[in-house]
Amino acid sequence: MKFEAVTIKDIAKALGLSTSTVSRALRDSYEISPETKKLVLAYAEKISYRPNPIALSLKEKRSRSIGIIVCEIANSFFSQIINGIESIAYNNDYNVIIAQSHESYDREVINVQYLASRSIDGLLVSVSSETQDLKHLKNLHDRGFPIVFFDRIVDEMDTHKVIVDNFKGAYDATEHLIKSGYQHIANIAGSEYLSITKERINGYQQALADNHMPLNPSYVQYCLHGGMVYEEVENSLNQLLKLKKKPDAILGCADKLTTNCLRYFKKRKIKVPDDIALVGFSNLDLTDLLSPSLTVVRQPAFEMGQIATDLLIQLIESKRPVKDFEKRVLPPQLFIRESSVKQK
Amino acid sequence: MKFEAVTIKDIAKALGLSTSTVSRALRDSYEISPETKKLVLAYAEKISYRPNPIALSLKEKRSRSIGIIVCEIANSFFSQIINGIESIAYNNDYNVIIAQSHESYDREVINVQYLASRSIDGLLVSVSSETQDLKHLKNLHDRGFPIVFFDRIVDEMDTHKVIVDNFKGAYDATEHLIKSGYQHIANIAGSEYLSITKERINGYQQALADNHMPLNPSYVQYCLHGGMVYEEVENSLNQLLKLKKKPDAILGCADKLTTNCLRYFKKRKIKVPDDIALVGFSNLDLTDLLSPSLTVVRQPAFEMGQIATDLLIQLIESKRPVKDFEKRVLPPQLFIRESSVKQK
DNA sequence: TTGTATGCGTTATCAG
DNA sequence: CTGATAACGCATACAA
Repeated sequence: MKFEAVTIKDIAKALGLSTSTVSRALRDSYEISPETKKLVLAYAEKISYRPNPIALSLKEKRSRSIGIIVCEIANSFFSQIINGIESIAYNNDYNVIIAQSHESYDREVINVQYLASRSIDGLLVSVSSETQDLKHLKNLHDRGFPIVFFDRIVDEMDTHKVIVDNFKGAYDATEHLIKSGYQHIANIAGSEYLSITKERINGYQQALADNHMPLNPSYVQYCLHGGMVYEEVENSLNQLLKLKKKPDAILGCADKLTTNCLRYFKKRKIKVPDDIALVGFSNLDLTDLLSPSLTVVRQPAFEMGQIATDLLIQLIESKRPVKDFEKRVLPPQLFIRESSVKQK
Repeated sequence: MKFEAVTIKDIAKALGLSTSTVSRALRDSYEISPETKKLVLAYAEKISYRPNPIALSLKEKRSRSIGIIVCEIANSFFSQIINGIESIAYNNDYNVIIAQSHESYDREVINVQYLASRSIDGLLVSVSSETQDLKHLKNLHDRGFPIVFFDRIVDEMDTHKVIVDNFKGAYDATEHLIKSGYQHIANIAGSEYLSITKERINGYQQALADNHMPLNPSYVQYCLHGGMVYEEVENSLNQLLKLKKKPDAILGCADKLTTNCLRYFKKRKIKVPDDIALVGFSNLDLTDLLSPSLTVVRQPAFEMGQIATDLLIQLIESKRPVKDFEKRVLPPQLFIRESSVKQK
C-alpha cells in the first residue's frame, strides 16, 4: 500500500470541472461563481485535499522554508535561538530546516550546499568554530541568495548580521571580577577563528587596560571546539594552573567552556570561588543549580533568533532595498550572584 | 537582484545539446559518449550546477526528507535522539525537518498536517504530553503514510515503535532506593496521558509490591507538562511534603522533573539526600555537576533515534513487508552514585 | 464564468 | 549515441 495523495485533478474529475476552475475556486478567485466555489470547497474538504507544497515550490520558485546552520542544537544558547527563529518563521508561514555542523567545517559546507540547492529560500548562519574559508557562503551570496548571520558572524560578507554585544559582555564580567578584588584574571576563550571570540577577548583586555592591570598573554587560552570537548578545557586549565603566577579568577567565554571549567574544578576539588573565581557566558536555565557561585553573562538568544529571521524574511521578500545592510547589536546581561566572588 | 539558479536547460543551451542528453550525461548514463559526458560534466562543474531537489521531488513523488515531531529540542534527551536520527538519515541521503510541539496538542496537529502535506516521506513522532486524540496521525497512517513512534508511543496505532524499557528503569531506580533503606518513596510523574508515564509508574509500583511495601496513591503526583513548567513540580512537591507521612525519597520520572525537584529543594534549603533522597530519569550531560547526590536512570537516546530512523527508512523504501511491525525495547541504565543515598 | 494550454526542472519513453 | 515529448501538481495567461 502506497501513500497516494489527492490532487486538484481528482477533484476536477469527480466534479466534472477543469483543473483551472478547481484551482481558482480553491484560491477563492473572484472569477468563479459562488456555487462552483461552494461545490469545490465542500468536496475538497470532504476528501481532505491538501495542496502539494512541492508542486507549488516548483511553480513559484520558492519553498517557503528557511535553513538554519548552527553548530549544535544540544546547546541551550542555540536551542533558544532556534525557538526565536521558529516563532517568527511560523508567523510568516515559513518552514524551518535545521542543520548542525557539529563544529566541523566540512559538515558545514555539505549542509550549506544541500540546503541551498533551492530547497530553501534563505539561510540563517552561525558558522562553525573551524570555519575560515567562506567560499561556500560567498558563492551563494554573490548570486543573490539571502543570507543572514547571527552570533558567529563573518566580516568579509556584506549582509544583515545580528549579534550580541560580546565586547560589553566580556568587559562587564571582567570588570565585575576586578571590582571584587581579583588581580589575575584568565580567559578561557573559544575558537580563535570566531568573531565572538575576538570580541570577547577585546572586551576582557579593555577592561583590564581601563583598570590599569597588566595583560598577560598566557592568561588567554583558546579552545578550538568551544568546549564541546572536555579535554580542550582540561588542557587549557592545566596550562593556566601551572603558571608561576596562577590566576585567581577565570572568565569562561562560552556556555560549554564555563560548565567544563566547573567540571574540572569539581574533579580536582578546587573550590569556587575560594580557590579560584569563575564568571562565564551561559544561557543554561540550570545555572542556579550548577553552582552557588556562578555569575553569568546571559545573551538574549530568543530575541536574536527573532530579529535575524525577521531580517531574512524581509530580504527574501525584498521588502527593503538590498543595499542597506544592518548590523544589529543586542545587549547581554550580567547576572551577578554575590557568592560568585570572595569578598577580599 | 534575485537569486536565479542554473538549470539543466542552461547547460543544454550553452553546449548546444538537448536537455535529455545533459540529464543523461550528468547521471553518467551508458548511452552517452565519453566526450559529451566530459564536456557536460566540466561545464556543470564550472557553473556549479546543482540539481533542483524540488523538481526531483515532484517527479519522483518523494522528497527524501523525513519529519520529526518532538516536544522540545531544548531537552537533552530529545536533542540526543535527534542526533541519532540525523546520523542515520544523513547516511541514507535523507534530509530531516524538525518540528516542536512545545507540549501543545494543537501545535502538534498543525505541525503534523503541515509536514505531512507531502513535503516529507515519513514521520518520526513522540507525542506531546497533552495528546489524547490521535486522528491527525491515524488519518495519515490509514492512508499508508509511514510513521514510526519513539519514546512516547501510542497503543492504538499499528506501526513500528521504539521505546526504552521504562518499567525496568523505574523498577531499578525504586529498588535501589528500597535497598538503601528508604521506606516512603514518592513519585513525581509526567503527564498521565503518556505511555512512558504509565510504564514508569507500573515499574515503581511493582518494585514496591515485590518488596512488600505499601502503595500509597497520594505518593504519586502527575505533572501534565512533564516539568517544563517549574510551578507544576512545585505544586506536586508541596502536596507531597504536607502529607502526614512525608516521603523520605523521590523518584523523578523525567529530565525536567528531576532538575526541577533539585531546584525546589535548593530554594527551600532541603538537603539531598539527608532530608530527602532523589533519584531520577535524566539524560543531561551535566548531572555530575548538578548535585553530588544524583543517581540517574539514563536512556540510550542516540541509539533510539538511530533505530527509529532505520525502521522508518525501511518503511519508506518498503524493504520489509508492511505487516510485521516491530516494537523495539532498549535497556535503560541506572547510574548509581553512592552519595545519592543516606546510609541507613 | 469556465476551459485550454503552458511552464516550473527533471527524468523516462520513445524515436531517430 | 542523441533529441523530442510527456509527465509530476499547480497556477495563470489566454481563449471562449
